[in-house]
Amino acid sequence: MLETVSEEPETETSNVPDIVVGRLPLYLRALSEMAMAGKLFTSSQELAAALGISSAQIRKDLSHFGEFGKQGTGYAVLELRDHLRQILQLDREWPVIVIGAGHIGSAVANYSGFAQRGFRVVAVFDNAPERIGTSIGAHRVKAMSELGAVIAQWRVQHAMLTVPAEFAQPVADQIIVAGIKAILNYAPTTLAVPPQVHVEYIDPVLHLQRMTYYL
Amino acid sequence: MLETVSEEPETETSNVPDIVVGRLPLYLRALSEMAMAGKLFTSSQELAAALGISSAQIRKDLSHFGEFGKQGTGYAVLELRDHLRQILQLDREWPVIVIGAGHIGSAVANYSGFAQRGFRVVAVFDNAPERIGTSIGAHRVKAMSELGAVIAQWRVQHAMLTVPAEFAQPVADQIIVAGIKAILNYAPTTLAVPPQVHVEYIDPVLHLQRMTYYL
DNA sequence: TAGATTGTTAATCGATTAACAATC
DNA sequence: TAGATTGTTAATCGATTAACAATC
Repeated sequence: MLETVSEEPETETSNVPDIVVGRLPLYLRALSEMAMAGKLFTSSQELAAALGISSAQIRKDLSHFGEFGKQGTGYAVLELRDHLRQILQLDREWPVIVIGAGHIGSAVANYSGFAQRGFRVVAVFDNAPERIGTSIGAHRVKAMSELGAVIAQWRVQHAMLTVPAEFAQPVADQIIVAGIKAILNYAPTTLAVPPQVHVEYIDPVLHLQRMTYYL
Repeated sequence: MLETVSEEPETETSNVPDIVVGRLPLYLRALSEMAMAGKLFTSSQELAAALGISSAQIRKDLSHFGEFGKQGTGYAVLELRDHLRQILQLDREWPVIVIGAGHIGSAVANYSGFAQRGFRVVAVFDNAPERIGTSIGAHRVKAMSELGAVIAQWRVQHAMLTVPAEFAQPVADQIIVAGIKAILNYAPTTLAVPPQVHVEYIDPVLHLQRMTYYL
């Protein structure tokens, strides 16, 4: 069977460095703030000052995705914000599930900041019988046995993991099998996952410990 | 007045890169886990596999602080753990305050993971009259006017900031004046602080947004 | 036009990795 | 001894920055 040779095989990974992608949400956050404040234009210098990084880095980062500015004028705030939303695929709402209905899970499920910035918590799960069926804000805690149905219903790809450290790996394995592709892990442990699954970590203690070195 | 010329003037900043210091708590976490599991020895290779980084990097990082291993044998788990605790100044307990008694502040104040790893929440503050005096776990929410007294009493240097984004900067200014030297900021905004103050950030939405790019 | 700021190039800077002698 | 693993060197890799022509 004959096939056209494409210049960018669809299996090739993007050539934008992860570290650059990692800064885009920071730019988006600053631009959203400016937009809310009614600001019409900004510059790489102004963004840099607000974020504590260099203006050259901002211009270089953006140049991976196109030309969004005008010489002498800078960037139109709303326009650049919307470009970043598109690049990050944040021009739509994404469903997220929370696994673990303890202290952290409850706080996370109730945090209004997710909805405001493109993510909607559609369900909270736990495997403790005494928690299943109880209310957490607007959510009723579901049993892990309902995981597959919920993921299928909402086409969920994101999960936040707020279970005790010793359960993080087995639970991660379980939700990956069920179709989750992006895990935000609040448990203080490193996860082993297949290459097509993305993991990010939140461990506040690590941050405190880092700063303590300098005191 | 004659003074001995010291080879390391006390004003000189350490020559260990921040990025290396940032990984030490990760190593400490892995070693503490191994210690709890009763493991006596480990190697840079084993640590690397557990953390998903290279063994060369672990050996290089540790070499900034001394020689902790033995050829052919690796590292004694308890010994290396204790060395890292010393290096990070985690061989003692540090008092921490929480500013903001909302959802996140409450979850943070109740999170047992801090005490287990060297940090004790000694007080929770808020400036809303209806919150002052209410209970959050074992804590009674204090007014911001008591900030100075509490910081002096416990010699607090660490604060976790869990106030709404628009108040983060003014509250940060306030606690810095009161003597805080390390801020863990949960508000989704960048803080401007004097150079002797350290800031680390936690914004779960940024992590979700980063992963969304790759979906 | 004069001033400001972009996008990009090339240089610099710093971090990671491979490799291996030393040695337990 | 043979096998394993360290600490360190040098090479590689990648990220950041300075500088500036282009141009709004």
